[in-house]
Amino acid sequence: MTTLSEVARLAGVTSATVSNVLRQRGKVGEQTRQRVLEAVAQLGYRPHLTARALAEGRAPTLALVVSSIANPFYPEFALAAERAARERGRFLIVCNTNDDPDTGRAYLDQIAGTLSDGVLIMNANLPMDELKKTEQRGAPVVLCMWEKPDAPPELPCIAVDFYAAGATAAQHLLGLGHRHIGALVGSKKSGIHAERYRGFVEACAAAGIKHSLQSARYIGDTVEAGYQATMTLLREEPALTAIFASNDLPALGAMNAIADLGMNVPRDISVIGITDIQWARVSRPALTTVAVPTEEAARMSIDLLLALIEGRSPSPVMRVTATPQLVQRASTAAPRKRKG
Amino acid sequence: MTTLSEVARLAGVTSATVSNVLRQRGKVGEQTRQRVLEAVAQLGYRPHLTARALAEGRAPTLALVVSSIANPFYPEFALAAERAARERGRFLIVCNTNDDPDTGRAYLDQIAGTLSDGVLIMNANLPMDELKKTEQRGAPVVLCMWEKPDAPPELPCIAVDFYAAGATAAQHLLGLGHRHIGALVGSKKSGIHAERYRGFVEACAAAGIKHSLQSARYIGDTVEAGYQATMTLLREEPALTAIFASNDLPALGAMNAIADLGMNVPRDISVIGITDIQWARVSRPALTTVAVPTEEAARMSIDLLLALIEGRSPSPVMRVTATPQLVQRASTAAPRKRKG
DNA sequence: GCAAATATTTTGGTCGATCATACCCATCTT
DNA sequence: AAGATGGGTATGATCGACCAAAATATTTGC
Repeated sequence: MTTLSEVARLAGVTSATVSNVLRQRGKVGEQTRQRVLEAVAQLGYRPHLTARALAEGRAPTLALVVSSIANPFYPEFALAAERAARERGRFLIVCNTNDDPDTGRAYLDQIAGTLSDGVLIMNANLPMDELKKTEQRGAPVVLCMWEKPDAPPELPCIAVDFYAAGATAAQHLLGLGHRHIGALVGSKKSGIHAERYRGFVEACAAAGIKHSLQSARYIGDTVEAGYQATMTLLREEPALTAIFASNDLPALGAMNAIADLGMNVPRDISVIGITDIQWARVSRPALTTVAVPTEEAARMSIDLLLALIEGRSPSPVMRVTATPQLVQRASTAAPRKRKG
Repeated sequence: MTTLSEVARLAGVTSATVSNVLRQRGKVGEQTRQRVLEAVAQLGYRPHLTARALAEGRAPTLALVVSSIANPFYPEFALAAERAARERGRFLIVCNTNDDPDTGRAYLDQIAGTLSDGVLIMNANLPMDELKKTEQRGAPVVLCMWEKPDAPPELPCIAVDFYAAGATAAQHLLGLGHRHIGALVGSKKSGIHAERYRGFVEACAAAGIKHSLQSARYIGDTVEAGYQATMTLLREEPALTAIFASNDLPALGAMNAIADLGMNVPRDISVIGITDIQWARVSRPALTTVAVPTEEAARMSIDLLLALIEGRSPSPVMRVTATPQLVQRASTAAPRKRKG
């Protein structure tokens, strides 16, 4: 490791001057500057980011806490966040909690404010007061992809209008002529999917269709859960012509279940999801879904976090991403005319 | 931010004593210890990881450089690496290069040895001498998932016996009775898929089947490429009864192509991949594949990296993971008896 | 009781950088 | 020619923690 003062010695100046040259701070004579630059090149000097962080009182890193890798959406988001951070000159430390609050807490305790300047929380299953405590210790916290709440948020957050997403999905199905629609609603984290379902239900109601709770299933965010729920749902409600899932993974499971029941998507049953994960494009039939603006959300989160760190933003704020848009693929179609 | 000396002041001792208590170093009287612990609890003190890193001369972080997110395998690996690092008390900085060598170089220059103690390279498309330079600057480098080479490696690496993987895939198809097998071979990064294909070809040869180059296609690592290649391959070689892909993504594309050609997998054509990404389980039919031990590779990589950092391992070493195993799902079956 | 032995705590330097301030020495004023 | 001006460099404190060595307390032995 070559250090500042080694460079300084070679260039015949003090480390302060080298620092000035490198940081473009203060005034440095042109020839001194050249000499320093040469010395830097010759020794292959690289600033020690840890030392710099300590001296500047701020870290070049941001932390992202994600809860799970079961849903491929999280890795997609994580890498989008990495890209956004990088573009802002920051490094991203990924903290995967595996949905365990203790792991999350441990991460927060350890790095927030000591190794990373701020924390981005992505559905990490952490209690709000824990997060507030972190913020109070001086490390800004941003919640991402929070349901757009009615009340002002308690912490800074990037929200997605999932109500609109649910409504859009419903409108699409309704527009195709569906009247009997089953719903697969994610239940794992209390509030996360409620808005999507509410948007769906109210859009149905607006169209004069009363959505029956009979045909809703509260399930986990997995392909398997979607599969199982669809199996029983279609047995109990044979009149259904479409299935709305509040997430793509269960939607994919629904498609598999329908196929295994000897039916065809979308001829017999239409399926629509929400999120637009990569798989949605590849599945057969390709899944119609309402796309969440992942890249944008990641970018906005990072920007908000930086704004908070630099004191350019008040703390509890909410920024809302662009509204989720329908991505029409092959899993939805008009309902088949039933004979009799 | 509460610091060591604030705790010390409250406890009526010096910071060194507090440090001793916390690090269990040196002897500290029992009552002093209690007083210090109380002060720590009262102030909610957390050690400043950046300061500690500087003082100790080592960072609590490791960097993972991945090339791309196009293939969902990378995120899967990244999160496995995160978990392994965490278990060893390290944080993971994810560096996504988007396959751009310059981005990779910039990452290496900036963090290797200054913010992270070592670097894990995952197919980052970086020239070997660049990596060696990084190592010489004092930051150990580990290459992961390298093809198991014949020659001793130039840098420490974790290798997977992809030759065996290719052979296993071939043997599976041969055992089912296939004699005309097409091959989709990843070509993007020179060596990466060659071994898999070699294993496949030689296993065919060992069974007395000469694999024709006619029925091989060198393609990119995407679903789309697999789709396109399969379309033309089946047109030009209608006698094929199975397709071997050196990667799961093209295998998935192949299945889609076969379906679009009005044929059935596995009845008309069997498909097998290599890797066992999450999608393989979910696709319809579920993809038969040869599973690479991702978790193990991640864990071994992290362990090797730590061993190098702590000087417990010589530099150019190679460790080989468990041999990839066949995961039989629904995309392979005996070839249909052809009439005539 | 007192020196020696042992236990506990403090001192002070260090890691590699940043930054405010002090200082030096030309050049420009008047 | 003395003083003002200001560009160019150096000094030294600082960030928060670690650690070896020195200093001080407390025991122990006789």
